[in-house]
Amino acid sequence: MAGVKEIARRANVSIATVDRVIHNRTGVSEKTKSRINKIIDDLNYQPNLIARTLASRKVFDFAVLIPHVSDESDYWRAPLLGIEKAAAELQQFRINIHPFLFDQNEKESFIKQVEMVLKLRPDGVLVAPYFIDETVALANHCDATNTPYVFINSDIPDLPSTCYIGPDIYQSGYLCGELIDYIAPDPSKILVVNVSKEIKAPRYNRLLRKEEGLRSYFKQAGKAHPIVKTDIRNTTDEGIRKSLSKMFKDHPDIRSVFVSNSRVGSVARFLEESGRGDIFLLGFDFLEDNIAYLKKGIIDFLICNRPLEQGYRGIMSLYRDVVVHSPVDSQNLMPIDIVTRQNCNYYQI
Amino acid sequence: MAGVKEIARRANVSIATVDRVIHNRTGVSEKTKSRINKIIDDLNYQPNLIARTLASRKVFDFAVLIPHVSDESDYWRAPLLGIEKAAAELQQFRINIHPFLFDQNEKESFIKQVEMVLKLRPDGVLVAPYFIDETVALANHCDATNTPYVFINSDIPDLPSTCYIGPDIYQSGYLCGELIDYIAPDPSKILVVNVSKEIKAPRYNRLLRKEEGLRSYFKQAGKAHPIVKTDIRNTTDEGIRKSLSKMFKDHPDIRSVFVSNSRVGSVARFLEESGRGDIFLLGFDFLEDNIAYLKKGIIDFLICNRPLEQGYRGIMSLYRDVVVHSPVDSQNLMPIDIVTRQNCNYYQI
DNA sequence: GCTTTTGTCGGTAACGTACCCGAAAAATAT
DNA sequence: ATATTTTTCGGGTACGTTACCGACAAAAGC
Repeated sequence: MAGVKEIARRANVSIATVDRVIHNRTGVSEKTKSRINKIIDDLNYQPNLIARTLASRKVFDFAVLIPHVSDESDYWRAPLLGIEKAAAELQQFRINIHPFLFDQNEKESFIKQVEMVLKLRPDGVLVAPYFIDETVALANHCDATNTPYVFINSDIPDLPSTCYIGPDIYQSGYLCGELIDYIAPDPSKILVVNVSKEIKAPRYNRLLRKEEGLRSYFKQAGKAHPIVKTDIRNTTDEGIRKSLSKMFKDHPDIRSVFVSNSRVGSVARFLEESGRGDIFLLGFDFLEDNIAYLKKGIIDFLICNRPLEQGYRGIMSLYRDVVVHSPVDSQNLMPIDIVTRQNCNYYQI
Repeated sequence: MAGVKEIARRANVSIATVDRVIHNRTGVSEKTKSRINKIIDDLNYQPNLIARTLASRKVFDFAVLIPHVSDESDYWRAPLLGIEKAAAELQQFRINIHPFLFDQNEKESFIKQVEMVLKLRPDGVLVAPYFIDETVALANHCDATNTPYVFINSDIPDLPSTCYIGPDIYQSGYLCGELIDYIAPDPSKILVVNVSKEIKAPRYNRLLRKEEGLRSYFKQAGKAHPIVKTDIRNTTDEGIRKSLSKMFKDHPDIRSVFVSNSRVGSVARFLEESGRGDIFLLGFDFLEDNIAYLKKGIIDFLICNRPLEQGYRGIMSLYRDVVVHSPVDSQNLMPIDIVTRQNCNYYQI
């Protein structure tokens, strides 16, 4: 493995000059620069990352902008663990991870955290884009300062982000359509349940994207399952109970229930309490509450996307882009795992 | 972050002396050694891996002892990819991976490769223990020379290996029992199919361990499914066809077929050709042949264990043990993924 | 008494890269 | 012509660790 020393010897210049063209800094004539570049190409020079990290006094700061972990957003426990795992591995490489946690129901808290992020002037940003307009503003700031940013869990495709880490949301809805069709064939009635304080911006809303995917399956397969839906903005168990009671009163022939996010546990609680345990129920995320109902047989399927792995890969993508300068795939689509009562004991988040 | 320099300053010795006690080499009096060790503890000193790798001229050689990839052992393509992925990442750390590929049906070829491995005098060994006695011999050699070794894909529990990377084989058979019971309830007849040239050594044989797991499910659940079985030692498609024809003639009431390894594709071929596509069929491994029949609906479930990930983790475990000296879990059980027609497009090996 | 061995320790050159500082050379101004 | 600026480059030190070489004493052998 040839290094700068060998390049300098061949080019008949000093190491410092080689170093200058490698980092394309000023102070090298065009002539010698091209001469050195040719030698670099010829030797297929790969800088020694070990030596580089040791010599470089640069410290890298990565900002992480995700919801804080609460009862309602228990999902984010796993990505945070993955982020911490990556942080531990990269600590030796002078990488500091700064988490900025916001309330996924409070736009203001997101805006506030964004301000803190910008004040930090990080070398990379990992962000869960819950609030589209505000995330776009952040992204524009990053683009202006040439700071790479990675989206996790859901995407904003038109932005020139470094990459997206997460599931193909549309496809995961589509998969749920297939599963329902598999278990409860034509023409049983399906209830779609969206539980979220804020349900709008159809283009980028995770929940609505999944619903789209679900519906598109039945359209493409030419199936005539009737689909009814309810958007529940009062996200307490009481609010869910109330809303679902009404739905089942209006539609007693519902055979399957699709919950577009991790709140499927609360829906399961309602179904159990109202003696509807035999209804086919599926939803998202490997959370304690959900697993309990999965084991009881109230929930039939959980769709999961390895959230810990997402957090880990998110940080690693930033690292590869910022530090290693190796190309990263702009899409890092996670597998869509089907977790059932049978295999849930062996699932790894 | 304090380093050797700081330790030396506090102990009032040179860094050379500190280095000697860190690597517990000779040449340090007990008194100063304990003094330095105390300071090391107090400071919670963590050696800088970057600097260590740069300064150390040591090159590490890891031997990988797995079956070569063939039509019959297509499974091993993925672990090899994972191993190569790890090799690429660790190349910067002066780690060389040496694959030694053997024929899983030829004990002699395994013995020959073991000899080559021993000649290399590697710093670590990753081995798929297909031949138990011969693997034990290798392990004894390793123990004698203090060379760590990792088992991949299947385990030999009594040996003091560094760790095992792979599924809980017994549990994956148990899971299959649950799945069969779920789809084809009591008391439908089940056929167990073992396809392998060598079927013995019940204690460590993957196939028989899975069969045990399957049977134990029905025993524990108190189900009365009749189970018949066939061991197919002529592993050609023709041999499989012949054996299964006989089984189905003797037992026309078979409702489910469990194939204990990746040869489920060949079984599917037989079922399709003999017009038995409606029989519930499940087996192992995400291989092209199998996926094709999964999509056709001949195979109902494939059980997979992220073989690429296994190879990757195997090498990484060796690295952590040998180079980083960080503790590694003695068991690294992979998740037991259920792959169906619905989610197979999104599976990542 | 001497030499030789053994036990302790310090000094220091690497490892491959980053980057500061100052010098030489070239270009421009006076 | 000289003085001044600008461009171009090399020397050298640092990063934190490894590991070799040798210094110096005390202990052992003659």
